[in-house]
Amino acid sequence: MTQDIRVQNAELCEVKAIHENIVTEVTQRMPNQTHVQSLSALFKVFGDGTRLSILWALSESEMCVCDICALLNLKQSAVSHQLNKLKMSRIVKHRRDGKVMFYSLTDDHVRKLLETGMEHISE
Amino acid sequence: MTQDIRVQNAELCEVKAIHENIVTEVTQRMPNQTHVQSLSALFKVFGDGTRLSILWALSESEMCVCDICALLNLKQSAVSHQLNKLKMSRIVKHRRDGKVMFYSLTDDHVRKLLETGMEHISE
DNA sequence: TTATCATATGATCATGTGTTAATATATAAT
DNA sequence: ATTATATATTAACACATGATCATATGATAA
Repeated sequence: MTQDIRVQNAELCEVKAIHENIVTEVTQRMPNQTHVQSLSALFKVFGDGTRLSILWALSESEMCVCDICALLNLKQSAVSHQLNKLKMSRIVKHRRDGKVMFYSLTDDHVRKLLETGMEHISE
Repeated sequence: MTQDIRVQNAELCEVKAIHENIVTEVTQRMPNQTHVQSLSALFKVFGDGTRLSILWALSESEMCVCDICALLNLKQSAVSHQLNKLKMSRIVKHRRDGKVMFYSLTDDHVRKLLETGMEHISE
């Protein structure tokens, strides 16, 4: 089966694999495309300075939109748009208290990702 | 000092912080902007399906461009472009063997980031 | 109700990004 | 030298993205 896919690729592609054994082996260990897509989508959310700052802030404390604006010196609209993206990705959750919306991280995975990334940076 | 920055932000911003104590506290715990920028740049590189697939493949084995093309069914040019970005970000390294270029991960941080991310996805 | 405050949303615009085709380079083989 | 092979590079294009402005919503206060 895996063999068939590789052969098929070789036809579609202008290049044919040189090291068939490696390709075959790695093919078997690759996660399925859905997983790769979800994962890259997750990383993409982290891949913007504004969003990353917001996430870092929220990893320290629950905050309202207003406070995030003041903290990061950003326009309310910009913050709101980014928070919406984070909400869509289920990375942050929110609760309302009167007129104020409080945002916080949905789980600790985010914190761990931030830390792991930071380790890479500061080596 | 931190206080001054906050006040300054409040002036530039159309919104004034509601919870001053939170803003002050989080401000002190925020990493500097350079770090945030580097980190978001790193995540951005991971935030593309093609690059992420390549990275995953390389986390399993050193591979040449040709093999990556066959494995992921991508045009040689597309792979080469993405490998260049990964090279620029110092995430992958390469060695030449005759006409063939072999790519591999520069260090194990990448592997760890992939794993940490995957944990988040598959919960 | 009306006014005000905190936040959300929609449209627009400039900029960034990934893919492709065409071409260039670099190495090896004939 | 010529040819073939593996990879890199350049330019072009379609598309996505983030910030901004204007405006809408939703909740409280007067």
